[in-house]
Amino acid sequence: MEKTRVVKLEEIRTRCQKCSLFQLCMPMGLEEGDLDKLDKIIKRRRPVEKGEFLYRIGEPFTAVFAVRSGSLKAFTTTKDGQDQIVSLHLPGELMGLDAISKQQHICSAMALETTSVCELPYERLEKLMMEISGLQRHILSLMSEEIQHDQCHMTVLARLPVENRLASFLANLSERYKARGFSAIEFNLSMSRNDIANLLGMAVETVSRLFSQFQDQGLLQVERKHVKILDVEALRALQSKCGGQPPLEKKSSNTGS
Amino acid sequence: MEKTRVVKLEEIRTRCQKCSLFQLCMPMGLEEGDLDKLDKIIKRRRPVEKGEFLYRIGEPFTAVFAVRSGSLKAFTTTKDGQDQIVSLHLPGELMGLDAISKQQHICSAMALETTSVCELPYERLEKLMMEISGLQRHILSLMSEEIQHDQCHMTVLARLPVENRLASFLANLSERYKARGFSAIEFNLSMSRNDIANLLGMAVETVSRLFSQFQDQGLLQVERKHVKILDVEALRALQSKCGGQPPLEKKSSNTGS
DNA sequence: CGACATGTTGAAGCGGTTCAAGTAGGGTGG
DNA sequence: CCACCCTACTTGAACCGCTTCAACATGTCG
Repeated sequence: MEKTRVVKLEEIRTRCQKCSLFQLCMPMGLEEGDLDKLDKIIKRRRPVEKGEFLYRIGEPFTAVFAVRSGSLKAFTTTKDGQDQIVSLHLPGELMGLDAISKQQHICSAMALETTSVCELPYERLEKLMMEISGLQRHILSLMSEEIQHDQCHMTVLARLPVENRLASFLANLSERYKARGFSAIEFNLSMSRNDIANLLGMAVETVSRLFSQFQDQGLLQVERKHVKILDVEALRALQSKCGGQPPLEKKSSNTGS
Repeated sequence: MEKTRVVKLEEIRTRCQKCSLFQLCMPMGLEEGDLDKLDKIIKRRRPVEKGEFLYRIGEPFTAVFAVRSGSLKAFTTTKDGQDQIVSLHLPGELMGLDAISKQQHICSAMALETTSVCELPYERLEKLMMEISGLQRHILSLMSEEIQHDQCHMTVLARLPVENRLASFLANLSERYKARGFSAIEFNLSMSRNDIANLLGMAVETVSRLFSQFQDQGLLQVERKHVKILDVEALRALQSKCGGQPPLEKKSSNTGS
C-alpha cells in the first residue's frame, strides 16, 4: 500500500511553481534554481483524515507543514487535560514553526476534514534558508505574521463581548477565503460549534444563540456549517480590527504606569 | 549633547560578551569572530523614560531592540482607540520582531520605568543571520518562543476565571525574575493595576480585589507595587500551565469536528 | 431503524463589570 | 516644608452578560 503510494508521490511531487497556492505559501521572488532546491526537499504525505493528528503536542519537531487542502485546528492541552484551540489553518498556510525553540511541538494539530499537506523537513529547510536569503526572509515573515495573528486574537479575547468575537471570527474567515480565491460571502465552517466556542473562549450554547441572533438580524444565513453572509458591512462593524491607525500624538498625559 | 553621548557610547558599546544578560539574549554557541560581528552592529540609545515610546504602532520597522534594564509594555491600539496590552518585556528580551512581515510596527512599545535598550538595525541583522547559522537559529527560536508565549496567554484569557489569570501572571513574573537572577518571591510590579487589568482582560477593580483576596488568604503580601509571595505552591496550583503533558492515546472518540 | 453526537432553545444562577464613594501617594507650587 | 491636586488604588453594592443546567431537535453512522 505504501509502495504504490510512494511512486505516485514521486510524480505528484508537485513542483511548487505549479501549485495554485504557491503565491500564498511562498510569495517572494525566488530564483528559478531556488525553487528547484525547495521542490527537492518537499515531501508529500497521504492525506490526513478528519480527526487524525498531523502531530501531537510534545512530539519531536522534525518538519513544518504547508496545508494544501482541507483545514486543521492547532490546540494546546492544559495540565488539567482541557484543550484550548489557538488557531485554524487553511490552505496555503504553514504549521509547526512554533516548535522551533523547544524542538518539540507545543500544539497538537488535528484535521477538521480530509486534509492534504506538504511536509518540509526542518533541518533541510534551515540549511536552505542559509543559502537563499529570500527564503529566510519569507519564513521570518510568516512567523511574524503568526505573532500578529495571535496578538489580534488575544485582543479579541480580552476586550470584546461574545457578539463581536464571533463577528471577528467570521469576518476573518471571509477575508481568508477571499484571499484563496473562494467566495468571501458564502463558505463552509470547517469547525464545529464546539470548536468555535473553544477558540473564542465562550460556551457552545452562546455560539448557537449568536448564530440565531445574527440570522434574525439579517446579518447572515446559517444552516449547520454552511454560512452565507448577507450584510458584510454590519459584520465588519461588529468586528474589531487590531492595529488600527497610529494613535494621534498625545502629550505626556499617558504615563504608562 | 549627542556628540558627547556618541563618544561615550563608543566605549560603552558593551561587547555582548560582557553583558550580564548575554546568556538570555544570545544563548547559543557563537564563535568568537561572530560575537565581534554582532557587537559591531549593536547601537546603544539614551534610556527611554517612563511613559516614553520606544516605537509606535505603524512606524516603519528599522530595528529590533534588546532590553538591558527596566521594562516595557507592548500594546496594540484598536480602531476604536482602545489599547490592548499584549506583552510585558523584561531585561534580556528582544522586542520588535513582530514587525518583520509588514515592515512596520504592529504594536507600540512604552517604557514602564526608565529603561535602557540595545538597538539592532534589522537590515544588518538580517545579513548577519545569513552568515552566522547560529544567529539565524537563535532569532527563529526567539520568535517561536514569542508565539508560544502568546498561545499561552490566549489560553489564559479564553479559559481561566480572573483569579487564575492573576495567579498565572504572578507565577510567570516570578519565574522570569528568577531566570534573571532576581528573587522569585519578592519583586516590584512595573505595571500599574490598570495595565495588569488590561493585559489580563478584566476590570481594574477586580485586580484590586484579587490582590486583597490573595493577601487575606495568606498567598502573598502586596503593598502598591511591591509583591512578596508567601505561598508559592498555592499560587502555582492556581496557575494554568499551557502545554501540559501529551494527551493519553485516545481512540477515535475525538473526531475534531 | 436505533443510538449517539451535534446543535438549538429556554430559564436560572453567578462571576465579574460597572457605578459610586472614599483613601492614599507623589508631585508641584506657594 | 506643607497645602494642594491629581492620579492610582481600594472597597462596597447593584446590575447584567454569559454560563450552566436542562430538555429537546436534528443529523449521522453503524
